[in-house]
Amino acid sequence: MKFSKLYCPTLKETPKDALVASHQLMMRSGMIRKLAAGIYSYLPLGLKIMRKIECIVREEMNRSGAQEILMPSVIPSELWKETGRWDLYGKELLRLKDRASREFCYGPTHEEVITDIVRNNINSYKQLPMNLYQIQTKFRDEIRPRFGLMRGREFIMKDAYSFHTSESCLEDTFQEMENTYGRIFSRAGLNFKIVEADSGNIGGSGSREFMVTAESGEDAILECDHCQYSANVEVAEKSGGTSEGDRCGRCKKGSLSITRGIEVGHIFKLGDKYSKVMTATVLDDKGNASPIMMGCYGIGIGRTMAAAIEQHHDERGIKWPLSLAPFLVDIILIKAGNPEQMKIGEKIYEDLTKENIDVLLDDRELSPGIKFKDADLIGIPFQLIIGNKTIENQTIELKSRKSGEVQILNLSDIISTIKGVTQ
RNA sequence: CGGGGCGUAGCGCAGCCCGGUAGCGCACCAGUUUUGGGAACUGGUGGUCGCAGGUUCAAAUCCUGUCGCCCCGACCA
Repeated sequence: MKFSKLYCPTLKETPKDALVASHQLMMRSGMIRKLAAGIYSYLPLGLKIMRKIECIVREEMNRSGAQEILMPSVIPSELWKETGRWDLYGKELLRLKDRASREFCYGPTHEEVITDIVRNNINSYKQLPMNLYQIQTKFRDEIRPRFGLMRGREFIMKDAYSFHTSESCLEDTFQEMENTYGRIFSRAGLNFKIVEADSGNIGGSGSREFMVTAESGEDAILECDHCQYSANVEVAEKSGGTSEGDRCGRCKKGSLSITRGIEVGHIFKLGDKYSKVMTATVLDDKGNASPIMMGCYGIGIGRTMAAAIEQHHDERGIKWPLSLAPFLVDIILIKAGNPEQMKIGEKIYEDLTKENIDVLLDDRELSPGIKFKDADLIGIPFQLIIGNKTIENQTIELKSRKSGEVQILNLSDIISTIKGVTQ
């Protein structure tokens, strides 16, 4: 990609309504734009990173044996009335009417729809277990959307639902999902903690949240310095007033500390909560009908992107991990109008592209400062700088965004060096 | 929903108290000179001052209403 062709409206100044780093930097780097409170458009750069996260999620979900599907986002009210959630869910549920005044909602979550699919198309215990997931736009009419993609009303989520004939089978998949989530967030370059959590109004048990540690996180995590206990403060409070410095209620020995975190994933067991009321049953090997056991596993894709920025940025901009970076290398031409520089830049650009390395060529005829600032802001892991010294000495400068380290390389060594550092 | 704040050019803001030709910086367009960390000069484009009503000879400015956005709280896979 050539920068001159990339639609990437960067901002020199921080929009006044953006308070946290991820929101500010997504706006400034031209990744997203706001349409309404909690509702954003994704511009090319933002979408590209979103797709990278989705790709990691897909690979790991598929590897775990789950299968991808896509359900409708608009759901008839009947299904929600069947489980009682049409009345229980409250104002957070965006309700709509079609031309014939039939009631629908824009799905904030899909237990009803998936359970309906499964009850109509699964009869025997032999067809289970099964794990189905989708990556889809959700809408929750949050009381207070805030911090950009961190808590939006419209957002992209991966939601998975598993189906089993026994508790122990559900437990196996639950464990598998915990491992899968660990792989996903590790690949995305995130530091995270797994904590005990509340399953909220979705219902269920065995609830665990994946928390990316960040000062700006909306959740507080309690951790014991002695045993393995760690939990969202919300649950800890329900199980008997706990706060920082208190004795751990689990092991009775350690003391508790508080960290802040961003909830990027949540897994929990639904049991037969939905299958029972919606009569989703299968016949067991003795011919008896029993409700299907279910598990439910969510990942906020956009929130993961925001969390990655919260963990990887400095005063100049984003420092993407290699796995999420929109481009791995930015070739900066100090003077794009100079044909010699352009020629060298284009050659390296072509060579890197042949090696399947995603590279950006900043061919804009702007002063160098702007290009350096944009490269730092957008967070491309490596900058290759072509200037007069390149012409004079046949050397090129390679700068790491993360460490700031600068290497002077011979032109002939560029490709192999880049291949090495971007592995 | 309670409390607080803000809507003036694409972005950041001043002007409002005390009514009288709508401004500044950046961005954008043209030209010239520039090019290793957001260049310089010259010339230019762009705003029914969120919207509606009221007061007034006259409203960005005063009054009423309304919509939107942000923050704190309650809330929340």
